Amino acid sequence: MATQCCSGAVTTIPSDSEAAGLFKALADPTRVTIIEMLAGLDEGEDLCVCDFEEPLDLSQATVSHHLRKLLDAGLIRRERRGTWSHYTLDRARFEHLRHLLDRIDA
Amino acid sequence: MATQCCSGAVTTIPSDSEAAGLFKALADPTRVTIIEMLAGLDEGEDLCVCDFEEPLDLSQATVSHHLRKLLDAGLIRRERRGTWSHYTLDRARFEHLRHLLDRIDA
DNA sequence: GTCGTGTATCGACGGTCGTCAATCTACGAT
DNA sequence: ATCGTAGATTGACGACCGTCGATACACGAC
Repeated sequence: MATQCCSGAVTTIPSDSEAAGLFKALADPTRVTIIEMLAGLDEGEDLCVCDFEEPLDLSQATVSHHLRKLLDAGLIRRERRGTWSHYTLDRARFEHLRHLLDRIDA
Repeated sequence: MATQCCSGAVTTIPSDSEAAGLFKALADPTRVTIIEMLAGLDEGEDLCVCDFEEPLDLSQATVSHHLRKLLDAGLIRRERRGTWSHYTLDRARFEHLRHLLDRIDA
């Protein structure tokens, strides 16, 4: 059979793990919902952990776990105020994500 | 202590699994690289499975596995021609993803 | 200091993922 | 029909993920 297919000119390509890391942080329905809840807030507003528990129908431990994933990805920010942790969206990070998407798909 | 934090007015919120599904398909460095390789092609060009094996340094089975994930998410398209499967990017799907991102982050 | 409360972390559980060798399938060539 | 090859699928493995209860931490009230 003809050996027409593979060009063979391409060498090993470094895998893009920055974009994949951001996508991974969003690759869960619960976390997308968390982001949507934060995005729906007005300027200056925020939500603490207990605000998520009932709407998401998840335990406090699980909510905290998801918030940490989003925090590690830089998609949300935390401000500790007294006993409470207040979370807000990092819109600049989403802008960055949009630019990554534009770069991936030319 | 004050019970100032949780508003308590919010009820259960349906989780957005469509966006999460798309993000999940992109939540792997190998698959991001595959997308980038396909995005770098000129109009009318395509790549078959064997084109990915060497650059990604992965077995044929693994490459096929990743391509299937992207195919199921609708991010790439497959055209069978003889023995070969030729893959191309589905740019409309990426446009849809961009709109989803715009909706999530308001 | 002690007590109570909001949050973070730990340990465990079942489920899914990425990977490969091996196998199966589909097609062209002979 | 038989053979060779490109690609898809299967089965297995270790690693990671989402979830929870239990525990640890940090801070305010007292």
